Amino acid sequence: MRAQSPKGTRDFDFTELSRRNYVIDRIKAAFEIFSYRPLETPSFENIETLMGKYGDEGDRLVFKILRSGDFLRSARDKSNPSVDEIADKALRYDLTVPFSRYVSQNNGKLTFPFKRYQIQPVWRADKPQKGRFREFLQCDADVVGSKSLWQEVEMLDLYTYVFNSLNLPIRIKLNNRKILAAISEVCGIENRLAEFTMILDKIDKIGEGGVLKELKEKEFSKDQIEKLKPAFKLRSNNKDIISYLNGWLGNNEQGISGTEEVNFILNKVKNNGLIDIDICLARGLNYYTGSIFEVNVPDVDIGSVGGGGRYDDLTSLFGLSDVSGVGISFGLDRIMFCLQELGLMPNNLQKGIDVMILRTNEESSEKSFQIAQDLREAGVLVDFYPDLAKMKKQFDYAEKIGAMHVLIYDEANNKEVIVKDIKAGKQVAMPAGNELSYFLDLKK
RNA sequence: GUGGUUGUAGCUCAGUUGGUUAGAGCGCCUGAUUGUGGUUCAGGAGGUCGUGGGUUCGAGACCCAUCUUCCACCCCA
Repeated sequence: MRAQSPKGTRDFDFTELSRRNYVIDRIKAAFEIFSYRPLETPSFENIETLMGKYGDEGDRLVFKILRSGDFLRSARDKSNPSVDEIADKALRYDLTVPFSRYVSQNNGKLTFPFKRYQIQPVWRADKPQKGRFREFLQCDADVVGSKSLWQEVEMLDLYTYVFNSLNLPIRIKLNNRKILAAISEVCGIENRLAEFTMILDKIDKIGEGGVLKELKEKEFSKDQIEKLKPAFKLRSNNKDIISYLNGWLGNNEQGISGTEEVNFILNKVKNNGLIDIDICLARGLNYYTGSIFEVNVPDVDIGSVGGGGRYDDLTSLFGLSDVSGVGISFGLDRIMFCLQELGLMPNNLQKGIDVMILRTNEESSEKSFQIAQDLREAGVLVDFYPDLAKMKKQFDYAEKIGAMHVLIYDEANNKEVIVKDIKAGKQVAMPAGNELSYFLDLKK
């Protein structure tokens, strides 16, 4: 049998993990500073909890888990059973939907507004490619139970805080689903909102011409497309966009509301120089109802490193209505990719050990091991070479595992302890027993 | 899901139009030399050429299938 990890999954070795933890620690620290509390949910949910929440494409990408037992026996058509006949559970696709399931389920116990952060893997049955995996880590912060726009402001500040602490230069796109709804109303295509916004969202990739072409292909009428055209022009600075929207959408209720929200948020965030209003931003998840965000690293071509928005009605799908929420997500793998691409990943993240105890001869073994025990007792990071191997081999090993020092004790050599600094190549000798205070001094 | 791409020692790769025992560098192991490694020298191990079929007198090289890698589309973190 061939050793092979599943497609789109990865193993993380010591080096890789130290980098991941560096980033995770910073994200986590920011979440805590902004007063979010951790939550973990199961890696799989009942299939009906997830299906229908992410759009048709999303449903296809949900990893379904086979029912246990002889599930085919009760299938109507055994050669072509339906999904719900063979699968009743599914792997987590994101963290937002399980969270809203949790909120609905624990409604009585929670104090609102309820803030939580969650750092866990999610799974998508996608084809892997650059910056895309089938298992990857998401880091989410959400707050539910308040309609206050200050929450949006806080979320954007949180983005700024995290990426600032990682020294990663970003731009944040800001839009509002109400504006998109208003545009569709003004253009008379409100019944095709999702379809239209999805196409509009591609403008950065395929350009204005590409969007126009696709709109035609999808049989939007000439008149409708003509009315939509101002949307393409709104790629300028935030102030101009807002004033244009005010004129264009006129007295459309949603338009006014959406524009006001965007304006409010922009005026309150700590660093609005990072934020671009982008009325083409749509985001695929169809549960967003108000503000939507997306974070990109302009210098790296890898898609977005984060996204989020307000969802007014997600919990009502689980029987709890009138609980509005805002959430943002950080894509750890893509953030890592950007940091590495831009040379922003610190290269001294791996912690080695303080000392490796080398072996000289059988007579000295007991005392050598005792030295290891005593040092560990005092909190020194110690490794003890298990075999009486050649010095060369032991030294090589010590260097590879990142030991700062080696310690050699030889009963035959006046019961002396020799401590050698591996990098400097210098060594000091001392009477056995003095090594403890020597290392404690070093650690100060 | 659609289209393309990749797969040769632990790692990075060579292997001309199909033709004898498949190579290199690095790494690894052994020995020598450095008081106790990092240098140098000598030697050595290690490959079902992704897998399974097929074409051929003969295939790592050609064909088919399958898996894997990476990429584009779709969609997304």
